[in-house]
Amino acid sequence: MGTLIDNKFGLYRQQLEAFVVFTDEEWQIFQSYLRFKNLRKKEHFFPAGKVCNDIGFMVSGLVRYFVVKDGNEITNYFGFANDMVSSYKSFLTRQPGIVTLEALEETELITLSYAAMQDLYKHPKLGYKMERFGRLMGEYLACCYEDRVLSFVTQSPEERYLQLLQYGKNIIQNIPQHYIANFLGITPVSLSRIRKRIMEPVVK
Amino acid sequence: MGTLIDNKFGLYRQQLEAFVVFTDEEWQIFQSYLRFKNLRKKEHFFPAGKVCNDIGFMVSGLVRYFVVKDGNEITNYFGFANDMVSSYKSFLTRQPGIVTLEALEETELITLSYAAMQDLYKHPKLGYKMERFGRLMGEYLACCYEDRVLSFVTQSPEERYLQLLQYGKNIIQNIPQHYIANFLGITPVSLSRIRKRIMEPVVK
DNA sequence: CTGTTTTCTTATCTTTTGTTAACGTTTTGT
DNA sequence: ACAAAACGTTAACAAAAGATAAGAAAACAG
Repeated sequence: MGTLIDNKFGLYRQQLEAFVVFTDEEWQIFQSYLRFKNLRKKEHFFPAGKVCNDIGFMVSGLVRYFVVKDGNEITNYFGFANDMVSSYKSFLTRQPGIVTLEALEETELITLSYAAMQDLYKHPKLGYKMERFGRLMGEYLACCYEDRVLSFVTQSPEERYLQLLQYGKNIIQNIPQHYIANFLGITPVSLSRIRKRIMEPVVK
Repeated sequence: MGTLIDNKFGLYRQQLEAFVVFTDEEWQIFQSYLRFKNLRKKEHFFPAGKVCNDIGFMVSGLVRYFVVKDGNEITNYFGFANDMVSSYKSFLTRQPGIVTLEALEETELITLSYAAMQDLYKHPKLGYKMERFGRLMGEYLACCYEDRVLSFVTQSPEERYLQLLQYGKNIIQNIPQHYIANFLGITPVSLSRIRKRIMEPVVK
């Protein structure tokens, strides 16, 4: 029984080792800080206005990030299986966040708290490796954002949509169009027009 | 004489300790990897198409980031004194970058090479702290980018410009408007119109 | 100092996007 | 199964932005 409990995160070890590979001993320590969390559809992983205390590693499901402006929800990002999800800036700065994370489907994730991270950074055996883990995570995110900023500066909404189709054709199948419109920085009506424009490419 | 040479980066120690504070011994090791670099106006710190091998810590001056699209330079970011500047994704991934960094004024920076970073990460005495240094740098950048992406998704060009005025009124004084227009994701002509709109706020 | 380049603005026209509302369809909750 | 809510498209109009060109002012180089 003890073995089973000790291994309850074992199935996801490889996923969590995306940035850093642990020895068995290190893994035992690391996984003792992990927790499971399940989100029902429409359930919020993390609400705006509070300090984000956990990062999540998505095992399955689909998450959207949104901010509220003038009473409207504006979707600015998505999380898929294997992604790290959190209101990262709030998590790091310990300031209330403005982003809400909401499950669009039944979602399963493994969570790691801020306090746990700090413990791990200071851990005599694991600290060095955890710092690296955190570094690679931050670097990875910065790279993703760098691309995303460039897409806004160098591409038209239509180009951004076409690129999204190329990259994530299957991925975005399950996501409502108006969320994707927000993600592209345009209105749902505008996206609908772009789609029409693309579908009938020629004809005089 | 030896003392002078050993201390040539001493004046900037505090700036470089923005993320992590070093002991004197650690600082001696760290600074041995640093180099000075001076850029004349219009000189490129790092050209697109090559792998970025250095990050720079700006002591003074002004740098713009740009990418070339359809033969036009599109400015997507700026670096100011005390900023870390680099084609970060290229630096990290060791792939050719698409961003060029160009000095807009006489610029002085302290550089740290990729090879040096890797050495430092592995350094028996400094590795732990350097990993933290790299982590905090990546995290900081990710936070900056998070804000920037949100500004594109939630704000109109006019709102973005107004916010830029609030934050960096003095900072952007020296930057040509058409670079700022690019930065905001619009054309120079459009920015000129926005400025006009803002200047004459009322009058029927 | 002088001629050239760069920068910013303005005007005109075209294209795109935002806004609002309507409509049919699909999904959802009960 | 049924009513309600959510979703995607379309239309009509207004607002904003892109493209291009022209001109004035400022910065720059020799």
